[in-house]
Amino acid sequence: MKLSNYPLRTFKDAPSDAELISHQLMLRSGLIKKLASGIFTWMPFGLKVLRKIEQTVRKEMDESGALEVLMPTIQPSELWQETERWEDYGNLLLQIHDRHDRLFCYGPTHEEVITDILRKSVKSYKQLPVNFYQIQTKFRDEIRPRFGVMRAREFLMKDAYSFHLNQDSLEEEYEKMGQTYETIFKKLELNFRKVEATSGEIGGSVSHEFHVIAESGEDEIAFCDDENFAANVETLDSKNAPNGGELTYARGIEVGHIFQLGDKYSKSMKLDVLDSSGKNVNPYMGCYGIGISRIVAAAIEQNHDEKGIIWPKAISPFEILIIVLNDKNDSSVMDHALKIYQELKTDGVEVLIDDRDERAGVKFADADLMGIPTHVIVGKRGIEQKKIEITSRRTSEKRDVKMDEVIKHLKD
RNA sequence: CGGGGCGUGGCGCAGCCUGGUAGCGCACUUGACUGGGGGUCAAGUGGUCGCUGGUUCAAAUCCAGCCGUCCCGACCA
Repeated sequence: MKLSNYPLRTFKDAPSDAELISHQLMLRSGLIKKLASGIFTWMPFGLKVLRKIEQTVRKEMDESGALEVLMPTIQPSELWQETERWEDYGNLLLQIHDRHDRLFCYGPTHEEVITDILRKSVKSYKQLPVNFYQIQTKFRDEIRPRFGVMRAREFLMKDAYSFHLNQDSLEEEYEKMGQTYETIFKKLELNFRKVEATSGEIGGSVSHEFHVIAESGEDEIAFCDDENFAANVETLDSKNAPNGGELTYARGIEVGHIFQLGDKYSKSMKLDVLDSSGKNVNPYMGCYGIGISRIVAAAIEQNHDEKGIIWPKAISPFEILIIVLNDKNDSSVMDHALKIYQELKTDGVEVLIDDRDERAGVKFADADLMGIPTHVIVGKRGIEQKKIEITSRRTSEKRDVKMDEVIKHLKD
């Protein structure tokens, strides 16, 4: 992509209503635009990041054997009456009336819908276990939205729901999902911890959260790496780890949560299947969430400096940024830059070229703000010496390489 | 929902107390010079001062109500 074709620009000043550094940087670099409190548009570069996270999650979920579906965002209130969650959720539900005055809500989660699907289509134990997931926009009318996409009302979430004949099968899938989450957050290059947690409104008994470690996190977690123990402090009633080990405390951003729900939903919604002895049983259920859009903010909280964002390679909107400098009076500079750009594109590299008519300072400042991992600097000065500079956004490490060896170096 | 801010060109702010021509920085447009870390000079574009009502000869400014938005607390990926 050519920056000269991109009409948006960056900002030196963040809007005064942005408090968190990730929120400020997302607005300054034009990743998102606020429409209303807790409701954001994902602009082109922000959307690229979102899609990368989504793809990573999708790939690992598919790998785990889960099946992707897409459920409706709008849900009839009657389903929620069955589980008595219409009252429990209360004002968190964004309520909608259709033209016939039938009451709906914009889905904040989908236990009821998926359970309804199962009771209409699954009758035999032979159809279990099964795990359905979706990546979808949710709406929760939060009491207080804050910190940009970190706690938005409208947000993108991966939610998965598994159904099992018995507790053993549920526990097996729960473990598998835990492993899948570990893989996902490692691939996203996040510093995270899996912790014991409470279950909240969703219900059920066992649950674990996945927290990205960050000063700005809304939760406090405690862990003891020696004992391989970690928990949300909400769940702790002791100052020590189970075997007496010393706890380390940190703040965390909850980006994933897995639950064993048991038969709460299958019972209240009368989902039953025949087991091998011909007896009706209520399946056991698990649910597994990942806050896709929240991860964008969490990743920035963990990867930035005073100049801007420093994207992990796995989620950067582009792999390489070519910065063209001082090309006004020497068309060979742009020619060389475009040649590199084309070759990279042909090789399937996601490359952005700053071919705008801007001064060096502006381009460097924007490059640092946008945080693409690798910068390739093509300028008059280098071209005259048949050299091109490659720098790392994260380490600032610079190396001059011969002009005709650039592609080779970039592929290493 | 309780407590506290804030609403003035796209962004950051001043002006309000003490009513009388709407201002600054950034950004944007044009030109010249410049050209490897947000450059200089010159000339410009852009604002029903959140909304409604009230007071007044006159309201961004005073009063009332409403709306929006942010922060602190109770809830959540």
